[in-house]
Amino acid sequence: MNTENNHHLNQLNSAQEEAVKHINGPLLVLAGAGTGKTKVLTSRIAHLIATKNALPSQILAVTFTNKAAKEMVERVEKILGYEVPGMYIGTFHSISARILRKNAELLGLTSSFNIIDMDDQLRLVKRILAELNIDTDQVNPKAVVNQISLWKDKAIKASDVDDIGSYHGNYYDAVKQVYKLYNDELQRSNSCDFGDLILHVINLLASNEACQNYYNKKFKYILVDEYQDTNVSQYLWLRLFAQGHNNICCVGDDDQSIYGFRGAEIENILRFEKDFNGAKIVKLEQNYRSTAHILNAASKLINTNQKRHGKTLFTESEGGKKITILSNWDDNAESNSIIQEIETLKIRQHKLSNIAILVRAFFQTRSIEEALLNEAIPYKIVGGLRFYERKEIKDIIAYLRVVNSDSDNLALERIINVPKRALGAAAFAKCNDYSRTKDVSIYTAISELLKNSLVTGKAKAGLEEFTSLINDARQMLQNSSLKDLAKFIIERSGYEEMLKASKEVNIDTKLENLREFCEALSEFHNLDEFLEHVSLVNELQDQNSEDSVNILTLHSAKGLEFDTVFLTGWEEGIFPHQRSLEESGDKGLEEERRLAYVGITRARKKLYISYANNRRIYNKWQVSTPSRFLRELPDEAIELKGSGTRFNNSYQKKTSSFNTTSAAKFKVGDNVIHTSFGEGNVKSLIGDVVEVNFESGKCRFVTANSLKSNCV
DNA sequence: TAGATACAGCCTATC
DNA sequence: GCTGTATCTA
Repeated sequence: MNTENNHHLNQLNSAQEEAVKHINGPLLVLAGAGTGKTKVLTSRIAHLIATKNALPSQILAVTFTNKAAKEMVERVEKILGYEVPGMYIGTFHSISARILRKNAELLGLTSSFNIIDMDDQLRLVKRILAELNIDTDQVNPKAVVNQISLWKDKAIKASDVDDIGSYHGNYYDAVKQVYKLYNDELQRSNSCDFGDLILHVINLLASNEACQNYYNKKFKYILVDEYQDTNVSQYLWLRLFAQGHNNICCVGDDDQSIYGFRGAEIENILRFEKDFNGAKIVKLEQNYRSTAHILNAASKLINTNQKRHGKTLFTESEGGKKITILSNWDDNAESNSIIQEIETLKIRQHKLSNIAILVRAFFQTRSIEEALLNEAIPYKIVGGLRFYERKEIKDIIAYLRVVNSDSDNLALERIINVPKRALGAAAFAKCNDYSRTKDVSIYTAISELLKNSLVTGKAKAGLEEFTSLINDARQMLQNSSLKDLAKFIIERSGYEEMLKASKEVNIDTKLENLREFCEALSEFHNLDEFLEHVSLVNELQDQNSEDSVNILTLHSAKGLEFDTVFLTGWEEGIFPHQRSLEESGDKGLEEERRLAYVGITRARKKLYISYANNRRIYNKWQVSTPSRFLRELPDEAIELKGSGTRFNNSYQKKTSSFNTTSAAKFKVGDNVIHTSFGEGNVKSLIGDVVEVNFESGKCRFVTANSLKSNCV
C-alpha cells in the first residue's frame, strides 16, 4: 500500500488502528466515552473503500439517529477527500423503509405504504378498544401501545404472544387481541409502525431465500453504531444481513447502555462473542476528552456495576480541577449556586455554549430556568417538542397524507372532523363499517356512500365538503407547488378560521408555525419525499444561535461534550429515579448508574454535581437524601462546597444481587420442552427470549421461563 | 357540539 | 398543583 492510500490511518492509536485494519469476520469495538468511537467507524469505512475491499455501495452502516448518520457520511468523505455516493448509511428505520419500498408487494403492502406515528397508534388502539367494548379504565390505551411496541421490539408476533409464559391472565388476553386487530388494521390501511419497519425486513429476508442472498451479497461489510442500544428485532435484523460472510463490525459501550426502557438489550453487546463465532474484540480505553479527576470518578462509579465487559479508561491529561459537590438546602438554593458558578465563569470569559446543565427529568428545569431568567443568563432547553410534532402541523400533515394516499385511514380519521364538519363518532363508524364490509379504504368508502346516496343530512353535507376539498387538493398536486397546496388546505379547510376563532392563548404562534411550515415545504421535490422526511428524519430544529447555556436531560446528553458540566438533583428518588428501582430493581439501578457515568464523562475540564436536601415536587415539599452515587466517587477527586447537609461518605457498599437471566440455563442445541408446544430444540438465544425449532416443524420465539430442559 | 366538570398522571425517547 | 383528556349535560 502506498502512503497516498494510507492517510486514513493517520492519527490513530494502536487499538484504533487494530480495529480499522481488521477487515473480515466479526468485530466488536468496545469504545469507552471519549475514546474515538466515531473516528474508528469512519476510518474503517474509509479504509475499506480506499483499499478496494469494498465499493461504497457494498457498505451498510446503521445508526440510531439521523444526526449520527449524517455525521458519519461527512466524516468518511472528509477522510477520503472526495464525495462518496452510494453508501447505505442511515438509521435502522430509514434503511428498512428503503428496502421495504422495493419489496413491499412481497409483504402485502404497496411501495407507497404509510408510516404511522405514536398519535396514530394511540388513535387506532382507542378505536379497537371501543369496538371490543373494553373499558379504558381497565385497559389503558397508552399502556397497550407501549406493550405492542415492546413486543415488536422483542420480535414477538401476535400469534406468538400465547407462547410467552409471562403474558397470562385476562389483561393480557385483551391486549393480545388488540395486538392482532391492530396489525390487521395496519395491513388494511397499507401502513407500518416503526416496529414493523424492522420486522417486515426480518420477514422478507427470513422467508425469501433469493432476497436474503441478494442482500448478503450486496452488503459485504456491515457496521453498527451504538450497538448497546439495539433491541431484539434489530439484533435479528443484523444477523440476517450478516449471514454468510459475518463481516459485521459493532461499535458500542456497554457502560453507556441507557435505553432499556425503549427495548434496548444490553445483553446483545455482552453476548457478542457467543453470537458471532470467532469474533475479535478491541477495547478503546484511551480517553481524549476529560481530565484525570473526571475520568477517575467515572471509572470508580461504573466499576460498582456487575454486568459489564469491563474496561479501564486512562488518559494522558493531568488531574485538572477537582469535582465540586454542591450541597444545598433546597432546589432553589441549588439553582442559585449553579448560577453563581456560571456568573464566575462568565466573568472569566467562558463561552456559555460550553456550559451544560444536565437534569434527570424535565421537571427539574423549572427552578433552574427561573434562576437563569433572574440573572438574565441566556439558555436553551435542548430537546422537547420537535417542529413537526406540533398539533397544528400534524393536522396539516394528516391532510397531506390523505391527499397523497387513498389508503391512509389513520390520517383521515385524524382530520375528518377537524375543523368540525358534523362528522362525529357515528358518521365515522358508518364510513369505517362500509369500508370493512366492501374491503375498500375509508376514503373510497366515503365516495361510494355519497355516490349511492347512503348518507343523508348533516353527515352528507360534511362528507361532501370533505371529499371536494381532498379532490381539489389532489388536482392541485398535479400542477402546483407543495407550498401552495398546503396554503390552500389551511385556508379552504377552514383550519385557519378555526384557529382564529378559538380561545386558545397561543393562536399567533400556531399561525406563525403554519406559515413556517408552508415555507419549509419548498425544500422538497414531491409529496412522497416530504412525507418520508417527516416520519423518519424529523430533526430537532436549531434554536437561537445566541451564545447560551445548554439545559438538557442526561439521556439527550449522550454523545455530546462540554467544557463545564453541572449534574443536578443527585438525590435518592430523583437520581437514581424511584421508578427505575421499583420497576426494574438491580437492573434498573445499574442503568441509572450508567446514566451517571454518561453524565460525568460529558465534561472536558470541570464538573459540578449538586443536590438539595428539600425539594418541591408537584408543589409538595419533600425531604431528600443525597444520591448513593455520590458515595461511589473517589474522595481524592472531589471537593465539597455549599451549606446543605453533607453526605456521608463512610457508607457500606451494598452488594447487588442478580437473577441470572433464565435464558442462561439453555444453550444452542439444547433439547427443551415447552409448557404448551411440547418438545423442541434451541436455535438461538436472545436475552430472555429463546428461539426454538419445535417438533411440529414450527420455529417460534418463546420465553425461557416457559421452557424446561429435556435431557435424558 | 360547546362548555362544565371530573380525574388521572406526573422519567428518560429515537425513528 | 397543573394539564390534558374523557365524559356528561344542556
